[in-house]
Amino acid sequence: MGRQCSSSVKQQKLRKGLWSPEEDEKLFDHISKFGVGCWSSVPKLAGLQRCGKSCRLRWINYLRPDLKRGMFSQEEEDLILNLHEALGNRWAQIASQLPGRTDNEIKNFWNSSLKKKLQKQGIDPNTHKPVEIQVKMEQDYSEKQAYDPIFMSEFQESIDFNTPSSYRPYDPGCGFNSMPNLTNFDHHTNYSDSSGAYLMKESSSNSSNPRMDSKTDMTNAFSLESIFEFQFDGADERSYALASLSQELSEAFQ
DNA sequence: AACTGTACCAACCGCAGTCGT
DNA sequence: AACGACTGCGGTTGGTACAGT
Repeated sequence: MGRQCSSSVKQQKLRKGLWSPEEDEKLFDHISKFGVGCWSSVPKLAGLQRCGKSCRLRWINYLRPDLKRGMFSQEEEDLILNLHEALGNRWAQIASQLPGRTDNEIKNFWNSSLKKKLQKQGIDPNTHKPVEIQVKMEQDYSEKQAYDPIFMSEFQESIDFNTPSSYRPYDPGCGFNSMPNLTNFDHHTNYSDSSGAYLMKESSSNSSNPRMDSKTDMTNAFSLESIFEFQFDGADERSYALASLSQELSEAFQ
């Protein structure tokens, strides 16, 4: 479906797979001389049998002079964990906070290393919550759902699964309620002041459109400052809220 | 030495958003 | 408004290296 390496390069035999040193050199020379412009014209101008998309990727992930190569430091690892908890699989957003690292690199590091590390520690890598609490919450929730149709209808009303955002606010103190979509939140919303309100993050696997538009929603409306304000100031309250929710649901069911 | 399983990573693919016409 | 070209993003795949048997 996608317009894979389409357009200007008309059915020319395009190379795929690993880049040779010669190709790298050609691309590097071209970008060094003319800078990053229109990627679709780069292959022709640089004398490469590649599509523009491939050139772009090669430049961004490998040739860019400002890339930091090598192992991730403990600080970087911690930052990735924190950012992933706040942002989910928005690798480009995460990468923008780690100078010299690419989204692809971070994604690979996450999938090959960090994810497993968390799992070993009994933490769900999607939610960053301990697995026991997660399981308990799911059990409680499905039991409550099965036995209490009013609870279910209130819950469904409170959450519009068609909204583009994969983050939905939840206030455990008042039950499920309708809070404004995050994209409408004030730039400086302080989550630690909102009665323990925290974000309930949908797992990307059951979202019909896991890609919230990061450019419009996250960048513009949900600044990094507010994320970190939430991340650090609200962390304890969120854990507390999680435990409260679990307890609340258990009690409600009993 | 040969085979198999696993981890890692570069690159590809498909989709969605943006921009120009 | 509609369309096509282009760009950027996240998920996935395929190749390679390495460890274990």
